[in-house]
Amino acid sequence: MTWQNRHEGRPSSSRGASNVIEGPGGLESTTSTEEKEDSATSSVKEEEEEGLILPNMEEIKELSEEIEQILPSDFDFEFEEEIESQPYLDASFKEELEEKMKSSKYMKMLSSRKRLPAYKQRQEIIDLVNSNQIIVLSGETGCGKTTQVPQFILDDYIEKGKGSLCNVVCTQPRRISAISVAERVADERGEKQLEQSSVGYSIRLENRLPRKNGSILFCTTGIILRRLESDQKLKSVSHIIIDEVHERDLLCDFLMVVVKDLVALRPDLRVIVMSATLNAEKFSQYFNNCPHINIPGFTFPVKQHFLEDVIQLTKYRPDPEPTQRHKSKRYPKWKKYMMEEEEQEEWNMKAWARNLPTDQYSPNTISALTQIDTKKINLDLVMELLRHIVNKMEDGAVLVFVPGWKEISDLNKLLLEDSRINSRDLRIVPLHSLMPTVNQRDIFERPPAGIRKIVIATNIAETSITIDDIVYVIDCGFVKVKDFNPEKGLQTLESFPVSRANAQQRKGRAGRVQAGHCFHLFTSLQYAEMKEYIAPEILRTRLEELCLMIKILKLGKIESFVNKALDVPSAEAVKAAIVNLQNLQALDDNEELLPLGYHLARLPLDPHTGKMILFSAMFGCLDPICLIAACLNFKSPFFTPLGKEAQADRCRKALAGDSPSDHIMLLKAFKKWEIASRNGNGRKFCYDNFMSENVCKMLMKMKKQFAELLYNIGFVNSLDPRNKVANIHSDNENLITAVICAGLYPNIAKVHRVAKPNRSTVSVILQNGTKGYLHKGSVNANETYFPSKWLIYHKVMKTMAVNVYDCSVVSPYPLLFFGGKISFSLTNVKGRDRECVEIDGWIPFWTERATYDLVKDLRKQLDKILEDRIVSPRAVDLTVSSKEQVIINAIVDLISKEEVTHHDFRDDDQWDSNEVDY
DNA sequence: GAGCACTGC
Repeated sequence: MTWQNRHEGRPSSSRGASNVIEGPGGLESTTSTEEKEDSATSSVKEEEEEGLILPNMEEIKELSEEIEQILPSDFDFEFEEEIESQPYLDASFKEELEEKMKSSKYMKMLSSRKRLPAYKQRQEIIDLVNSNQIIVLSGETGCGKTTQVPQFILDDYIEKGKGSLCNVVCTQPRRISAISVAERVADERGEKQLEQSSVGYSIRLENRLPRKNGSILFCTTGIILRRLESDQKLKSVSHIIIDEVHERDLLCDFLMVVVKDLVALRPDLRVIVMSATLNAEKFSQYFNNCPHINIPGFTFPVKQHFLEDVIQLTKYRPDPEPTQRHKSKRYPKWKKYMMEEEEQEEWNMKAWARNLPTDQYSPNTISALTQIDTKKINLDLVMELLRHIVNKMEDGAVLVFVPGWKEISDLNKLLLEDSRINSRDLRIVPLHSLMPTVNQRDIFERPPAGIRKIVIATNIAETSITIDDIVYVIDCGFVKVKDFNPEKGLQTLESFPVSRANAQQRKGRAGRVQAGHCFHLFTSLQYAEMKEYIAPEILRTRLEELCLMIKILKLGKIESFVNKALDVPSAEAVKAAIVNLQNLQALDDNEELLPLGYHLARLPLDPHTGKMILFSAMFGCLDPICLIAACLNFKSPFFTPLGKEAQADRCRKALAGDSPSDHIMLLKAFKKWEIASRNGNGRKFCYDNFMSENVCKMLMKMKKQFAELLYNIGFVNSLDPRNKVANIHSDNENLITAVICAGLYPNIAKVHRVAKPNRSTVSVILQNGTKGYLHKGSVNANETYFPSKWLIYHKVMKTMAVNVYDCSVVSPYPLLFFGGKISFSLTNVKGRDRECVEIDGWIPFWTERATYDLVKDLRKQLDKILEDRIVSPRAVDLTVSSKEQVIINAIVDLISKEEVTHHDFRDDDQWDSNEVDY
């Protein structure tokens, strides 16, 4: 894929205000690992495009086969095998290494490696590893710890003539880093060829494995945890390096508990825990005060400027009446602490400002500091600073860290409209995981002379995306943090002040290739007093999947395992997860795995979407449900270019047609993409419809993986997600929605108030009574008609308000057959008793007693059949009639033929009573 | 009352 054909047929408007946002969908470049796919999917075959909902097997078989070739077909790396000394290999590895020393290329590489700080402590590190089972090794980015330490260990073994005994596994938190580090190390070792290489990587759905003995494997943390299922002692591993532990992600914290216990069972296993310098002692203490070695950093010097310096530099004066257009709210968190504590803090700040040395800070600066509100993000000040950098400071790209979409959008507007900056001289790059720019190459390109690149980014630029030519970093001082409230069962996403770790990491982004500057928009006083770290993920997230992992790896009681973690989650959070799993029939009262739980624990999905795909196999709609599951768990293929939000929404609405469902909309869009791909227009289709082709391809691979896993469990007869028997109902929208309901229940929202044309969005009530809204990105967000007021959803999150992110309208039968407990009652409505079936006591349907009895009887039989099939999985041929199948077919029939009357819900009164008849 | 970031045989 070259630069030119990324622009096929589309003129690039690199003149004028060169904001990179262009065209309907923006452009997307492919990463190196994806490149081969582009040629694979561009086969051309004449085929009529139908407005069908779901994939026609014949039509896309070809594409499927092509994708299949790309997939890793097998895992021939046998973790189960214990390492055995192989003298022949020992000798050959040693010879190979000695041979390399004669190569000028290798020696040149070696001499640059020797300049890394890590290399200077090579012997010390080797000795420490050899004489201790666990060590902590800390060092900043650029010191070479990740690339060098695994090689030190392996080469030391090889030199000592025991190379075959050394298999180093180094875990990485991100897929990208596993690949890029492996490639870098292979390069350093002069092993470009992939066969029998001493270096490899393994990430989900993609691996290049190294040779079996004498190797270094870089893998994601999730991969090693999965491998533990079949090899509890990691028998084939001699050294495990857990990298980036300071990031404290969930899987990494989990792995540390496992490894801490494992060392007792594997006295020969060596563990190296690698972290940033800050707080490294905490890890050493955790591993019983194990030795700790620190490697000093190696990046270019970055001058740190705090708020007082920025004000002095820019002569910024806080506007007593900030302009309305970008006046941002004080973040909700601060509202809670608006009392004495905060007043005290502000007073401290004023006292501190008045005591600043007057030879460095002018009276105006000091006065500004006493007026400025440091509890909210200040884009006025960011603009003042940008003007200063753009107009007065030397060339070099600028990276601005802001918390989220809104600030990226606001700052982008301010920059384009500013009278004191010539926007023609700027290349503004908004960077957010949901914007198309994350896949564009432009972000890494150096702009032409005289053009200043300004990247406005979220935390994505803190670790995931590294832009080398950044010289100036502006750290706005806030970051979005996900949290979880176990009492309300609600996930939240709010802005918080950054931690010192964030600040340091952001600063480091300015010194990658040359000396730089970092401007923090908080005072040095705040810096000195700020929290070292944001709370680790394990304290801020739902724990269902963690619990299932504990059980499948047979790590004992959930609570006692969790109590061994570096930071222990609250008892409420653990309890909430266990109760949820018990309600799902995944765990029994003793917290042991039930048959369903056993299947769910083996699927790389959250328990609800896992249940969904199990049901899809039993109800003959495997392919579409696997796609929806992949999308809900991984990411949506849709992105939104900055400034084209409404256009992207309309586009998805058009793709949905008359289906009141985000999930069905996805199927329709995907189907169209597959047809376009076959005609060689996949890329254009994605571009026109605000989709990411890379994500589509990834979803396709995941879908295939799910089918393979279901095949392994025994639920389907074929490895192909599209096999006919498992897709007999795959064009049945009603049934697909019912299976979604079976998986995602009890995530039901009730439509409370429909949208007013062109004004509001739909408001909903959740089961616990919480009021929320449909997220603007949902195809139902602006709906004025609903055929049923019940919506099934996967994700709800509280930001400024409670938002439901995806949903499908669900009719009564799926709720009755796949929902919670059903009961019959007489309800008094306006003085009249009415017969009513209720699901879990909150979803009522008016009906006669006889209907209730019939449904109840069918439901009982269905539950028995499903339970039996979960206990003894087998591929079901829905075309073959059996007594069981008659029941299932009857229910499928009822669901398929159900038509719900369209109710006009514009009459608000209707919502307050339960007058909706079915 | 519109979207921090990751991840899994």
